[in-house]
Amino acid sequence: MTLRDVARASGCSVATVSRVLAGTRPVGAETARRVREAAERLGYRPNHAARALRSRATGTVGLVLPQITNPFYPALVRELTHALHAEGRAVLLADCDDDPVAEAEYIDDLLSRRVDALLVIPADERRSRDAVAAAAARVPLVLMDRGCGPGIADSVAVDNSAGMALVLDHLAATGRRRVCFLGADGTASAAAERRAAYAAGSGALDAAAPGRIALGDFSVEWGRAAVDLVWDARPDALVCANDLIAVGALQRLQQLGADVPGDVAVTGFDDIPMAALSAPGITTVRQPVAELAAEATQLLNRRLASPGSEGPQRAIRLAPELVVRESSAPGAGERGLEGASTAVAVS
Amino acid sequence: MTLRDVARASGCSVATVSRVLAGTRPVGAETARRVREAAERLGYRPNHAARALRSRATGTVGLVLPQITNPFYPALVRELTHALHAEGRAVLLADCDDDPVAEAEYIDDLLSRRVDALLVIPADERRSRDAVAAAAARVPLVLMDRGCGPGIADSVAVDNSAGMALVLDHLAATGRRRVCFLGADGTASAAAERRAAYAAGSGALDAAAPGRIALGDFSVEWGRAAVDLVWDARPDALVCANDLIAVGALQRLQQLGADVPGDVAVTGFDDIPMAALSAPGITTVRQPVAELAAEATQLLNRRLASPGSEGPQRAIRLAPELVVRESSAPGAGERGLEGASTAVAVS
DNA sequence: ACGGCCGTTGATAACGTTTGCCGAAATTCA
DNA sequence: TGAATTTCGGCAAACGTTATCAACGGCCGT
Repeated sequence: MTLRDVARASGCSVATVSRVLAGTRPVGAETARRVREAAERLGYRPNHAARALRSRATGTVGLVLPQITNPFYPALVRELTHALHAEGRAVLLADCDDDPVAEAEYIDDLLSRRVDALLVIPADERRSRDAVAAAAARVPLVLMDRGCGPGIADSVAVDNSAGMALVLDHLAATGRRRVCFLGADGTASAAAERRAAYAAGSGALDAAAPGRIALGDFSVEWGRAAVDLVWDARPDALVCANDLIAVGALQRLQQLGADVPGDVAVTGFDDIPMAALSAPGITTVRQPVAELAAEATQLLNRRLASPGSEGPQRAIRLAPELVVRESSAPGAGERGLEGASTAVAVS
Repeated sequence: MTLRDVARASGCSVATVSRVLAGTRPVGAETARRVREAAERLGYRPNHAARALRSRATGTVGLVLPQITNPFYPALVRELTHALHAEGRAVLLADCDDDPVAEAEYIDDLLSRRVDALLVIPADERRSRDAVAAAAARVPLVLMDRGCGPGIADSVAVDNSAGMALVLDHLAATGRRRVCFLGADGTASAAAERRAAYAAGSGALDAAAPGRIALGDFSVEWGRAAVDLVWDARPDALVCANDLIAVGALQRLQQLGADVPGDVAVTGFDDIPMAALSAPGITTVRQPVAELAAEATQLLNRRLASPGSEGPQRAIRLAPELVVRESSAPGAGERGLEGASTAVAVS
């Protein structure tokens, strides 16, 4: 089951067998045939551990994520693993449970397992920085989805500003005028960028819109709570910073008896599976998951190709796509001008 | 950065350094201290590749699943990775996209990467069997969630019969009498067992209930379609074989204008995140995910401890828990005895 | 006081590959 | 035809560990 056995069986040396199997150097046609035949017959399987030891490359990539149970990530993980497997690499998975300390430990463990490269979705913009920077100095590393401070490593993410602009344009085009933003605070890039893009773009609808915001976190619970905070402003559209917030908002609105989209439109971000399955379906911004994965692996390959970490860092932003569903369908006929929609007391 | 360096720095031999760092054999207190100090000072990180080559164990477990985007699996993956990492193992992830052929390839790749063991959720009851059986002959292997024919390997899964019994008892206790089953066909264990358990248990509510079933697959789309197939029977409860079917059924019922739970109760299975977030929340059977993961790793450890594959195969079934939500709340007052609930035409 | 035993350490041979180097044969060119 | 060049294959040295074996103390028992 080792190279020696194949060599013996095919009547040549281990070196030759290695060469024909790895295709690293040309070898005689007849010899190659004999070797391949013998390898096949003996069911030879190369030993990755030995190969890794000798050639100092494991063919393995570490994937570190904050929370696999965050409904946006499974699709991303799927695309990443497929893209990497297609190149013959295997994926070591680490879920750090939103804890930067655990994240640092996992990164350390992956490095000592000699991964060729790392894909990291940092758990925290600030507190992940040191560990990520240290890791980036040792192996090629690509940040995904969230940032981690400037100049740390290559990164791939959706263009949050463009996505938010798509939402605001859509709402403007369908006659919404009193817009509120249900977002997330903190320095995480997705939160900050979407927040900023709303602030920048919503003024076009209504000069007061940039001020009508409520900030919490990226959760359903916050979505529910946030509705109550902005309901006094009698909005005709709630722009949510992600789909979970939108789901929560929708639930609270239904509790309040508000008609969606008749009285108020709701939009999300990410296009998690639940956005399509909620009733009504949630208008949202779809991240180009497959393309994000492809860009990330391509970035890794570029770094892996050139031994030293040559070339400037790249920050790739991919344009998202607006997915219009029922939650933002234009209201039938006149849209409420000034609180014409049914006022409902907060319970 | 290698054992040699640490040996030189601490003034002893590589053998001694290896021993103190691996703790494999007792070593003098003073020497141990010096070695540890030197290792710390030099920032020594053991080379897993070399270790794997020499000791023929990689400290790595392969996790093969059919579809990471299936909303039930992220939570399971999370618990499994945490349990394994806690034991110092790393997890190689493979998503085979519900394709038994790809599954076989991934298993092969993981084996040639010398994983110490495999955790497999088989993609197909029949077509996964050969690859899984072959793998089980080479390394310890635990099947999870779904079966793969008898006598293949150790397995861990929820007790589907017990779960279905919980649902039926609950519906009986809350006065439901005309029950229908929206299930999945095929030989997959979850589908078959839940089907069988419904058939066995529903007779207690109504002699005709075991006959009122509609079989499709485990999808939201099927849930929507299935409602129309059973609606003529004027059910007061729809028992769904998993939560996705329940979500679909709920959507269709709302389209039809049926009141849930007033006219008809809906129950699911698995307790995926969406079950809690749907409106109304779906009564469902929660799988003990953390315990499933713990049992699986324990099974692996048992096999890894004894070199040969000693001991009989174990098939562990864990009892699930009923989670009652709004979708099955008892109706206010009298429950319809004989189609007294509002009849709604199928659109 | 001497032989044997235990506890501790060092040399050294693997583990299965890849790869640099070298020789032999085959081929080309003058 | 002789020399230069290529092609092909083998030898052997790594890669960084762990495991085996022997050696060297010191300690105890008689």
